[in-house]
Amino acid sequence: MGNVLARKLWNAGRLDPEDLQRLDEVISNPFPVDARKDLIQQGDDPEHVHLVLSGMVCRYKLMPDGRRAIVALMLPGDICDLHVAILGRMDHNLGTLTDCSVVRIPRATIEELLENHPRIRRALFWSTLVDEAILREWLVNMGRRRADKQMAHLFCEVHARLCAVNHMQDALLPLTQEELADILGVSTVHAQRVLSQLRAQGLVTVQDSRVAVPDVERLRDFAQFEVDYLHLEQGEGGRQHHTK
Amino acid sequence: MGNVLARKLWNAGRLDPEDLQRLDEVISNPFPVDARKDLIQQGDDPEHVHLVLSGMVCRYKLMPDGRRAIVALMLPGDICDLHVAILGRMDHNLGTLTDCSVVRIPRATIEELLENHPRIRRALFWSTLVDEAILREWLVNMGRRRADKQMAHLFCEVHARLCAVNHMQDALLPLTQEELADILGVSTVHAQRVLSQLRAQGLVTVQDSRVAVPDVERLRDFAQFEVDYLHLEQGEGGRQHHTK
DNA sequence: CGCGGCTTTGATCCTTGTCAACTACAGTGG
DNA sequence: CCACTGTAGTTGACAAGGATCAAAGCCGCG
Repeated sequence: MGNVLARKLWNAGRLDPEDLQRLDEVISNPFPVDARKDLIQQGDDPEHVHLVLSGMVCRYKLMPDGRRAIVALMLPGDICDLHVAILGRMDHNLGTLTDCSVVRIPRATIEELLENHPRIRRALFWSTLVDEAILREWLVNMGRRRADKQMAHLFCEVHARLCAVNHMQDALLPLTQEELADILGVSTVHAQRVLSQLRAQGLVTVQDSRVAVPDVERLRDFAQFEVDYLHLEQGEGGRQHHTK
Repeated sequence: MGNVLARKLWNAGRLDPEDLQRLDEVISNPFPVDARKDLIQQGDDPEHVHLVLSGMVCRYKLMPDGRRAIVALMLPGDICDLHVAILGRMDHNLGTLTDCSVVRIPRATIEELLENHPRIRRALFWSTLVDEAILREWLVNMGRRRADKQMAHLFCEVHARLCAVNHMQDALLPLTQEELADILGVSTVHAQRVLSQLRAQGLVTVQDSRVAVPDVERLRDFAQFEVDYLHLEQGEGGRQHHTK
């Protein structure tokens, strides 16, 4: 249970002590990255994969007209770009949203893990499939929910995912409204309006660009949030247990 | 090169003859399924995985209000639900759009392939990552493109994917307008308007509910379609080669 | 003090949703 | 052969969510 990666992969199924030890070895030399820096860019064919230890990283594409579409958020314990180990070429960019602590894992190490450590391999496969499930939910969220529900849903997801890796103390969303808009696919102005509406309803609170959720259950009701898709078998995904 | 699965996985990298033979063994007892039938439903924890040999299958979620959100299309050669082999529980439904020919592969067989056949394992991982890339593109498509470009983009993608498995003779999209709307996340009425607009511009033609593309390049220009994300290394993804 | 970035608010326009009527066509039973 | 039904496609009118443009407020920082 020593590191975030192990804690995250824990959801995928049992890992043996030797697996955990191997994971500890892999996570060495973390280094800090400032907010709003690119880790890698579209077209790169880099030699390593990134693991987030702390902070928040996003996957984004740039549109021909210059707009930015954020298509995924990576939280502590998330591996950003297993792709490159298999697919080779990046078809999108990776950038930090906040100050982060990141570990670079050489491609060869990933290959070796996949080759020789069945349980870790399975766990990595699992995490890829969960990423896919999240993407599906985002797609539904974006396609058929109005912006207010959509935003609330996003907050619920980030909350649950942070809880699952024991980082609930992290600011829920340390984002500018522009970043929020780039995630939701709406204009900044509209993101602003929707956010202040949620605030007015008491569903979220904001302090220096940080969103906090006073009552998760209420927000979940509003957003019609179902944790299922995160596949957090063991953890409770942030449900407020033992309340009262 | 005997079967669609092999042809599809070919893109992932070399497979040895023994791999191909193993894949041939796996693809046995194909059976037909009528259009608009469910293969599996949300919550199921089924004992096998589905491979499409012909026809078109979709992955969809049902919203609380009864609307349907189609989040993926599976074409010949696509494995529909590798998830269940790893994640166990389905968080969505799988249904046919057209008459299909489908193969059921037992979960245990998948496990065995992943365990003992490194190249096949890698290829399956690859196909999962490509699915994810497609999902990201859909997300961008849905979030920031207007319905006309979005629809054109969808047509381009299906065209390219069909070409990649040598099924260009298939009707591009044998869909009702309701199904089209469920994919794009718009109302049927709007889907109708947009489709007839594309038709009026000569970008697509329609004959008994089948969409055809007279000039792929022109449609791609209109949709700002970039094949990259499909990761079709070897094939040309349907680019009209040798034209004049 | 002034500048630049982010937030907030207002006014207007456009894309898309909703409601509703109408057409076309295939299947069914008389 | 013809009414009767159901389903899918088509079209119009209107409403609403969200985009865009513009301006003003806030705040940290040199």
